[in-house]
Amino acid sequence: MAVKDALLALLADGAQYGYQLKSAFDDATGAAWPINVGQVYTTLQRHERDGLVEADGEPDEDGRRPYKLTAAGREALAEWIDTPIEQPIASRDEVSMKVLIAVATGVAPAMEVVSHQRVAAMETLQSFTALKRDAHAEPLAWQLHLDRLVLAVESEIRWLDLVEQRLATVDTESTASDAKPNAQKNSHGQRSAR
Amino acid sequence: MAVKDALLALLADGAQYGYQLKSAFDDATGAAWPINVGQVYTTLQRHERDGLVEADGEPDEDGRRPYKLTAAGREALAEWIDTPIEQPIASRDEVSMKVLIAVATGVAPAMEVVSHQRVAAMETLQSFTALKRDAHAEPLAWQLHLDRLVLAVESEIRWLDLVEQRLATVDTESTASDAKPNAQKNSHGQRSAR
DNA sequence: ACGGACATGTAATTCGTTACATGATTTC
DNA sequence: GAAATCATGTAACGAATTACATGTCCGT
Repeated sequence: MAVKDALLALLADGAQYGYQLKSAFDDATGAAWPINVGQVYTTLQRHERDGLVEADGEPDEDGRRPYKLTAAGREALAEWIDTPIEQPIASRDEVSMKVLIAVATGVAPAMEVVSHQRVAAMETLQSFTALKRDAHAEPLAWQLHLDRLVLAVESEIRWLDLVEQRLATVDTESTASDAKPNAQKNSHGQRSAR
Repeated sequence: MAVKDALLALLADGAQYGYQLKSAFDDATGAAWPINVGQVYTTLQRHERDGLVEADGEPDEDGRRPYKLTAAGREALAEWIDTPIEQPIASRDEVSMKVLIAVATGVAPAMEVVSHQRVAAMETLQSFTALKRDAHAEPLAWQLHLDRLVLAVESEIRWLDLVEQRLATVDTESTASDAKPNAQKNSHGQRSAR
């Protein structure tokens, strides 16, 4: 739900046919997100199907098939540009999901899952930082992308720290009253079979 | 690529049939990620196809169809648990993509896109913070989920700030030497037709 | 008698992604 | 003449999502 719109923008910006759109995309994003050319063509077809884009008939003498935006396409592009992207409250994050599942079930000690993930995230952070250090000659887009990655991983680490704290407090609280922190909540299933 | 594994974990933890897995998932995650029951069944089918899960024959007298993990399923689960989730360097972020496309093309003033997005992110942050404030009675999973969302939005805002800075410096630098900061790079297409 | 929770599924769509197949032109 | 780049596409898959269809059981 994004490459789609990027292609509209690149079309509006002067690119015309599939292969060209692919390299325009690489240039614009500093090749941050490798994209398969095939995807460009399928996306273009879908856009054509949806009336956002049109190619007049057959490929030209050079074997190229130039597309252009339709009015609807320009409208869709304008809407993408104007409408900020919102973080949905139900936003799916794999790390959160894994941690929450670990906390809720008995399949593994939640604390271990968290600390494993934390170690991995720290390593990732270091590798990204190293890349940033040597990226002064790289295109701006690539540098910005690296900045985004660093900030994202940092926020993941912060969250993992926070989870560790919360888990620690929950544990110490419950050892004073309840003895089974990680056991099944018994809130699902086991409802009077028959 | 996550609900999939979560279901394996819930199966290992005692849940057995589709509907039960659905509510176990809701409980475990504090209903942070609403999931359609249909998805549980289709996922279960795929798992069965892949030999990770098996149901003996037909539904029981109560119309239920209890599944259990196979050896391969337990292995897949163990691998999911042990292997930390890595942030791929090519990780696709819609906000980054939109901003980078705006910077690279002439479809819209990049600064405006950034500040629009920033306003939206600030609003989202406020709404999430408000939810957190009133969430003391909510399940731990839900609170942790909110924490994750807040940290994620904060890191988005930090990145947008950074982009604004970078864009400002690039602009002032280029006004001293080059006059066209936002124009097409001419690195794609226009390669000697014929 | 009705609604809601319990329980199972199918069909269809979307977007992203990969692997494959084909051929012309350019460059070394 | 071989390899890289340019250029087009198809087939198929994965995962998430939505909408729909069906039926039981329980409580009020």
